[in-house]
Amino acid sequence: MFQPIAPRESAVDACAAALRRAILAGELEVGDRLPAERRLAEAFGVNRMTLRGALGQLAAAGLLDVRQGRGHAVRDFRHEGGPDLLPGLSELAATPSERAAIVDDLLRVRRHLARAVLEKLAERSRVDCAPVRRAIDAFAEVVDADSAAVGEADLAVVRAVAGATGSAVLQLCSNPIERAVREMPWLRAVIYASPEHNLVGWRALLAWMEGERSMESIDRIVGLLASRDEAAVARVGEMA
Amino acid sequence: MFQPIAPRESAVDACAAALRRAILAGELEVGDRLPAERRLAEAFGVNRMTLRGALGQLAAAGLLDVRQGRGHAVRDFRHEGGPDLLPGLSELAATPSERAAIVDDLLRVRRHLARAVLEKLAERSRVDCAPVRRAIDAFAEVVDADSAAVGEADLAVVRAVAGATGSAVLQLCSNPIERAVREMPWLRAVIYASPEHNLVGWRALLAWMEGERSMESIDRIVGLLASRDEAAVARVGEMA
DNA sequence: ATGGTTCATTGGTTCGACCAATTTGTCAAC
DNA sequence: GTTGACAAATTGGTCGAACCAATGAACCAT
Repeated sequence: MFQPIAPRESAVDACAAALRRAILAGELEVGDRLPAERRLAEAFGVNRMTLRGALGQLAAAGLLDVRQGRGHAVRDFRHEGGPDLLPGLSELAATPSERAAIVDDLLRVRRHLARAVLEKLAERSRVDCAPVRRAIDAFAEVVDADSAAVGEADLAVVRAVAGATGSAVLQLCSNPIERAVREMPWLRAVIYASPEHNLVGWRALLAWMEGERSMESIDRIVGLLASRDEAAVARVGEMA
Repeated sequence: MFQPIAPRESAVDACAAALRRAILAGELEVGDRLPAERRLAEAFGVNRMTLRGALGQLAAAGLLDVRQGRGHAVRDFRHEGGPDLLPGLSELAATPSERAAIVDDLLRVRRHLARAVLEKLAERSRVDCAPVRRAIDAFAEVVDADSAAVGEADLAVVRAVAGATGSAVLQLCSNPIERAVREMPWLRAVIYASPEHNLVGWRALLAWMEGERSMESIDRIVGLLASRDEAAVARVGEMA
């Protein structure tokens, strides 16, 4: 019924968001130098230390090239940025077709990553399916609840499947993708439009995991995911 | 002959690296609360503002859950972290077999991401191959130079291919993977052990891009990548 | 043209202070 | 015993000012 309230955004995060948006929107050309910290802090109406927190975040994300005595230079986020930029980028997408293109590509990556996970599972002789089964059962419990609960349960399933590979690499690579998917509210709405449909997909995957996990049958599972994603992309196109 | 010297690591980055290492090494349990900022700053021998810069980076990366009045809690990096953690994680891998496993999985993800890129290229009716051709020609020029130049030219080719898709999503998703690969010195050495072998792979890809780009032929190109990666993994295993 | 010097600019770090959210302890009221 | 109100301690968030250190441009002597 009640959900934890989100803590107010700090001044540091607000400054970081403003700068990030300006970079993603192309208002700052690649190679451009930001105003000096003292001036920029004054422009934002915050202390220089507060602004430095924001600049530090962008620099750590690879969006800024900062060197003492020279200033902060804008780097090419298409070369240095990660998928965590996609939510912000999608908010700048004006037309539904642009959004649909983003969704199409993001789900495509997600699907191919899933293929990597399945391939890894197929190579392993023994796989612990119990956590996955538990997560899917929990998903079935909340299939009629609000979309927030559905999304949470779905994420738990994804994590369980990734964890079943026993590979930290596959988990770490899928985390930013999953987070990007879930930080786009309209995409989440589309993906969980009919949770019971997601459930049958999960059950098919579980059956595959508990079976012989042959390489040849991977295509069939991925095909299921592809049709699911295709429907989601179509729904985004209809949102207009 | 001469290469630009790397700027000295700042105190903020040093603190961030120390904290990150402690988290990755499991010295801090998930849910544990870090010492208060004032105490931690004293322990590191830096000012509280400096330490806050480091904590802000880790929090922005999702490794810490920070709330006013409560402190900094360690989150599960397997659930929240990204592929940018892999270099640090690989340095903690003691045995060669552990490293080989990381390489195997990382190159697997990279390969499947490449498949996504090829699939996207195959769907596009017209693809601008000129930048890719230029990048590959530049790669051929430095094939006998030092490994740093080879790596740089190789990255340029990867970026050109990703850029040819016209999809920001595919670029952003591949960036962290490529960066992770290149931030592991021993992995870089293995990948560019015989640059002329990489070159023939690139030329095959270019020929495919300039051809009809059929979906069926994607398997052949990915197969080339798979054999290339398999050799790299074998080399890592031999490093002992 | 070359190399050295000076100097303004800019980021990096430090210190001290205060504000704000959270937790904990205390105690009165029921 | 439970509840609620309240105060105190703890902790992160912000601020202001000062100084250190790297950079680059201007200038000058050779």
